[in-house]
Amino acid sequence: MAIHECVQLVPIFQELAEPQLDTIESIVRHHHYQAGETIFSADDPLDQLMIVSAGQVKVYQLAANGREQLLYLLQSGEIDGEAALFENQRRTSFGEALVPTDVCSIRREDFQNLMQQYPSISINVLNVFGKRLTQLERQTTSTATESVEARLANYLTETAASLNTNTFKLPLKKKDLATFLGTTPETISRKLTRFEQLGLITQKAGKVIQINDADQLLLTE
Amino acid sequence: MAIHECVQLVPIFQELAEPQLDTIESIVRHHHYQAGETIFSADDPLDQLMIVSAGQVKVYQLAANGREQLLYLLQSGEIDGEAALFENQRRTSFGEALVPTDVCSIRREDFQNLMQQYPSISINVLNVFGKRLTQLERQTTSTATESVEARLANYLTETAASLNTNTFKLPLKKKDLATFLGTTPETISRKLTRFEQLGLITQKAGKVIQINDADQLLLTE
DNA sequence: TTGATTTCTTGACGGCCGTCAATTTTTTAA
DNA sequence: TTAAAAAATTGACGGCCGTCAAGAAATCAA
Repeated sequence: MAIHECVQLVPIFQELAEPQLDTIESIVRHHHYQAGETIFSADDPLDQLMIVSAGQVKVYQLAANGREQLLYLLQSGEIDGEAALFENQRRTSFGEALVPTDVCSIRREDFQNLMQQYPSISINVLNVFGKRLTQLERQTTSTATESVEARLANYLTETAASLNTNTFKLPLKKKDLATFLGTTPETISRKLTRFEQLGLITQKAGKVIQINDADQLLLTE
Repeated sequence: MAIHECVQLVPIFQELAEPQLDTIESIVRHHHYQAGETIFSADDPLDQLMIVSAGQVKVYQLAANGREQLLYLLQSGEIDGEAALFENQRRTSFGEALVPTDVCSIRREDFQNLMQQYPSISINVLNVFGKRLTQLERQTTSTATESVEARLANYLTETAASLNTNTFKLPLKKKDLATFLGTTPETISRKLTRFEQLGLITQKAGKVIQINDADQLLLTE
């Protein structure tokens, strides 16, 4: 079994050498979760940085009215717990394993020491946060100003682009996709059917979508 | 005139001593903008960190359909240009002075050097980003899942809480408030009238709002 | 495989809120 | 102060999309 199983694949530790990775490994705690299991909940004290070393984690929030919002779908190598950097901060989001998942955690104090010792780590974390901020800004703008149809069209073309193929399997159930896009499963069904009737996409078995005309899809309003 | 006029009040430079502030001052460029003037636009190369030293800056984004979204209302001491930390990143947001405003800018390369030299700076920037992420996460959840009425009620009570008073002047025109909350000026007018009819608030001259029952206001759905 | 459970789809209905337009109020500038 | 411009209010209307419900399809467990 690899010693640095989780630590060595994480982008934020990229520049570090072997002995430093050993140090980190010694203060990291490993956890395993089954699909569907809760990794952290809103009332947990927020005192750890989480690193997803294998699997996928849904991170979502509850609104005042009880509806939930999927914020991130963390992949292997991604981190969560940005607010873990401050004192007296409480978590407002929930984490749930989407598939069997391995997570490493580092206590806030330890991570703060690490950043003091190896400044490259904080620069790397800054990059992660910057990208996440940019993404969230776009998402906020999108949900606040665009129709569900436009948001779904965007999601489909972006997913296709990131996978570099026109035919792909939706990585989420419709219910999760709905809470991500700020809509309902019913509406997603209807919109996909409509896209298909317009010839813009083709729906195949097992959540597989084929995009026929990405340009036209994006013109949907 | 104070030498460190802009640098010394910025939280991210807090721990630094006089000689270090001198260094920073020497690489900072100062700008002044009139109310309504554009500070940066979407196609500007994103190669500077902006520091608002006096005044207020509206930061907003354009959606694909042309509608705009107000993301931040930067106050004195706040920064913008998080993505300035990466290479090859293009700006997607616009900045506009809301009142006469002073801004300092630091070139990306200089700022990266500063962070290398003084690690406390990157820790401070991390704190700023963390808070902004938390705020954006809540905003995304709110616009995606709650009604306009609930969002407006939230905005009013939060503004009152942050100002520590029940009577305050709206810091934005209704049009800007609308693009912040993801709605229209007309709807805001109607909702405020409705709140007043319910006895929850009182509207006074000059955009002044008095909150009569914050608890009941938050129960609005 | 087979039944049980979850997920998805489709229809009907209604409310929230965006749009357009006209009037009133406030702000701005000379 | 006064006229012009900008902002805000109010009404009418309609469409998007959320909700509820029922049936179909897919997934899962044994």
